[in-house]
Amino acid sequence: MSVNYAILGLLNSRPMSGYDLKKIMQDSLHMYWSGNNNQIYKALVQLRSDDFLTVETHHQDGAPSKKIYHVTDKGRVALDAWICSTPPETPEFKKPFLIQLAGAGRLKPEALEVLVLQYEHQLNTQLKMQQEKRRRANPFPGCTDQEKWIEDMIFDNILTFYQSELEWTRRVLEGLRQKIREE
Amino acid sequence: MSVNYAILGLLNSRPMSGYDLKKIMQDSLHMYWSGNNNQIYKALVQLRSDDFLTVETHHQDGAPSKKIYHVTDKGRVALDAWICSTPPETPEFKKPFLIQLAGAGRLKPEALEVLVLQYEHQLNTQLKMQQEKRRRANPFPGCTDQEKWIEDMIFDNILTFYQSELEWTRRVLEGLRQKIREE
DNA sequence: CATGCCATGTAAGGCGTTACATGATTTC
DNA sequence: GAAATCATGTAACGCCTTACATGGCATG
Repeated sequence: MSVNYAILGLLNSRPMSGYDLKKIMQDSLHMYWSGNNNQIYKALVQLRSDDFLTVETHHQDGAPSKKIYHVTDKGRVALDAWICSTPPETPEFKKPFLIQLAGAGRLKPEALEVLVLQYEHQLNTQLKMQQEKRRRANPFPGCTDQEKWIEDMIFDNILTFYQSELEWTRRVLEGLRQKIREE
Repeated sequence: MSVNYAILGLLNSRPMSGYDLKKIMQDSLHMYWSGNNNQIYKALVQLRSDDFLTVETHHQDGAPSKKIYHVTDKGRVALDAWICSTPPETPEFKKPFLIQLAGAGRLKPEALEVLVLQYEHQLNTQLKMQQEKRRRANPFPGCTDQEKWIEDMIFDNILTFYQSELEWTRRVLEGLRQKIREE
C-alpha cells in the first residue's frame, strides 16, 4: 500500500486537495500510478480513518468546494516510520520493446534497425519532455533546502534512466549496422 | 496482450511446454510478468484457438505427460507482424525507493544515508545475481548468431539499468555526505 | 518423512485502469 | 456552442497475483 504513503508524503510537505494530488501524480513519473480518482479518494478516506489526516473544507464561489487535507502528528510519525523501516525494494521496469526485440531473432537486420530507430526517437522525445518539465518545475515557497535537493535527485534519476537507455540503443544500432555491412 | 506475443516468440525459437515457459519467464527480468500458471496456460489456450500453435503430447513414464507447443506458419506471420508494426512504447519503471526518498524531506541526512546505503546494497546484490545468470546462460543448440546477439543485448540492457542506478546512488551519497559535513 | 521438482490446470481476490456522473465557470 | 478546468466521487472491468488441487518420483 505505498500509494497511501506517497500521498501522505505529498501532503506532509504541503496540504492540498485530492484534485491537486491527482494532477501531481499524473505528471510525475516516479509516482508510478496513473493518478486516477478511485485510488486517490479511496486512499484519502483510509488515511483519514487512520487519523493520519484532518480535513478543512474551503467553500469557494464560482467553483466546487475544496477539501484541503492536513497531516496529523500521528500521520507524520507513521510516515517517518514507514520511510525508515521499509527495506528499499529493488526497482522494476517494463520495457515492452525488449519483448519485441526478443522475438526478432529471425528478422532481417534492416527491419530491426527501423524498429530500433523508432525506439530511439521515442526515448528522445520522452527525455526532452522530462527535461522541459524540470525546467518549468519551480519549488513551491516554504520548501526546505533538503526538499529541493531531493526533488533534484529524483529528476536526476529519471533523466539518467532515459539517457542510459538511449546509450544502450546506440550500442544496439552500432551492432546492427555491423551486421548489415557483413551481409 | 503482449504476454501472448512474448510466449509466441519464445516458442518460435524453440518448441516447449507450458511448464518450461513458466520457468523461463520466472527468472527473466525483461519478461515483466511473474510467470504464473494462470496467465501462461490461458495464453496457450488462446493462441491455440487462433491457430498460432499446434500441440504434441509427449507421454513419459515416471512423470506427468508434457504438451509441447509448436508455432504454426500463421503464428509466425502474426508474430512478425506484431513485432514490426507495434510502435515501440516508452519504457516504464517502478522505484518504490523514490517514493520513500520523496517523503524524506524532513528527515536527518544521517537517517537518509542509512536508507540509501541499504538501497545501494540491494542493487549490488541484484546486479551480481544478474551477472551470474548471464555467465550461466548458455545458448541452446540450433540458435542463430542473431538470436545470440539479441540475447546479449537484452542482458546488456538489464545490467546497464542496475549500473546506472548504482551510479546515481553514489551521486546521492556524495551529496548527502556534503550535507552532513556542512551541519 | 518432508520437501522439492515435474506438469497441468482452476479459483479467488486485490490493485489499478477506464469510464461514468454532476455541475459551474472560463476559453476558443 | 463546444471543450477544457476545477472538484469530488462511484462503478465496472481486466489484468495479474497468490493460493489451491492433483499426483508420482527423487532427494535429503
